[in-house]
Amino acid sequence: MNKAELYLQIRDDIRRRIWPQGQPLKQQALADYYHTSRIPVRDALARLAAEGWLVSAGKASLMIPPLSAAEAQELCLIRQQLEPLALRLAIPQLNFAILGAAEDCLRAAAQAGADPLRHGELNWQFHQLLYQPCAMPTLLQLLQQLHLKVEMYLGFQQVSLGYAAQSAAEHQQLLQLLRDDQPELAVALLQRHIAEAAAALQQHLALA
Amino acid sequence: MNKAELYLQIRDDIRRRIWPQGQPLKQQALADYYHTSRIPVRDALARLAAEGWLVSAGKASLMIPPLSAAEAQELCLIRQQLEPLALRLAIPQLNFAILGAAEDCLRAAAQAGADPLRHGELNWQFHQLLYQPCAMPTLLQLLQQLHLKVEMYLGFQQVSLGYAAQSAAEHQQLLQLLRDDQPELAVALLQRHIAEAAAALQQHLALA
DNA sequence: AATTTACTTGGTGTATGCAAATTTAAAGAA
DNA sequence: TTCTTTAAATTTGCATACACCAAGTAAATT
Repeated sequence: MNKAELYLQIRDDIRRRIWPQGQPLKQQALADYYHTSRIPVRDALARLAAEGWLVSAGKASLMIPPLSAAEAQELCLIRQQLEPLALRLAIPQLNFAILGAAEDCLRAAAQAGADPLRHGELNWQFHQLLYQPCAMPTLLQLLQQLHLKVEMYLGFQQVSLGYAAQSAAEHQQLLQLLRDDQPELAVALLQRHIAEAAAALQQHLALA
Repeated sequence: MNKAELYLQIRDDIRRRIWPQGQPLKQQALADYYHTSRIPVRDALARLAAEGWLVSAGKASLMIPPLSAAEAQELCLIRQQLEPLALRLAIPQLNFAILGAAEDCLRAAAQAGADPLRHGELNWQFHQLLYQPCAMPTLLQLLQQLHLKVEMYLGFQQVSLGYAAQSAAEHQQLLQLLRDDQPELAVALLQRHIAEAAAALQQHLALA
């Protein structure tokens, strides 16, 4: 397993809650677990820390941060500012091929079953397909990081299947508005969609 | 020089254009230059790449990216979305102590002379002081990264002293509106301020 | 008995060496 | 000349080894 794969593997394992939350991660323990040495583990941990998946624990070590409703709110607020912008800029470049691919995404998500990681990936893929034509790689990369972290907050519970159904319905609606060439309504719906996701997340974290 | 200092040093040296742009950076060369070994250099380069200060050059090495008007535009657009939000959320928590500290910043910037790095730091410190009370660490960190990168685009030229003067005047105006408790006008001015900075940057990059 | 000090232990940062991979240069063929 | 191919040299990635720092523990002195 090379460095990039190790990074992805550890990130997914954090999302899968394989490593304990709130206590220092030992480089040697990870190195043993993944059958490599400390150096690539160190690299991966440093990158994860830079992206916010890990936070400082004491003076030198890193840990998985405890879930923070405040940070979740921040992430959602940032998404609310940026995603409508991305969509607005992308809409003039959208075509039916893209909309079709997005619809395939939705179908795949509907058939994906209960795997939350897979579901989260498809969710981002759907959004990304619609934003991609804005041709802003930095923005898109930032949005992907935000999505990944928000999904970590959503976590396994998937916020009660009720929200998943509503989310899927709104995705369909969004596609329909785009097919019908109603950009303003589509952007407005997206704004509502993200705000609702934020509210569901807040509610979920308040309970937990 | 430890790892964190080395990271800051290399980042500033990139901003100072000490290392050649558009060709691979050699780890050993940097290690020799900074009197350390390749490992901390590797760490610093990886972090800089993750933050967008370096991009992949070929298959394995990294380089300082050539200036891209498109990326500058992206960064400015993102700032335009996020900074007004930060200010709006911060305004209710603002007090005269903070406004005073911000004013000190402006004075220091006026007396700072021609050092563009120092000037850029003070510029961000001014904005940060006003945004800080929104109590959103993730957002603030993101904004700082955006500022740093935009400043790299501004570069040494400082976009002809004309813009610096206009910028300083708008900063003063902004403080006045905040002192007078006119939040809507202040946010609107900030929006205009960032948009103008973006326009100046575009103009500058179009010439270069 | 309490406090301070020295030592042991556990963990990360850094240096060096080696193997693999990438880049560069050269040589040969079209 | 120009494009391929191949080989040499450079450069990176990884493993091992060492150094340093911090925390915890035991022992000694007050």
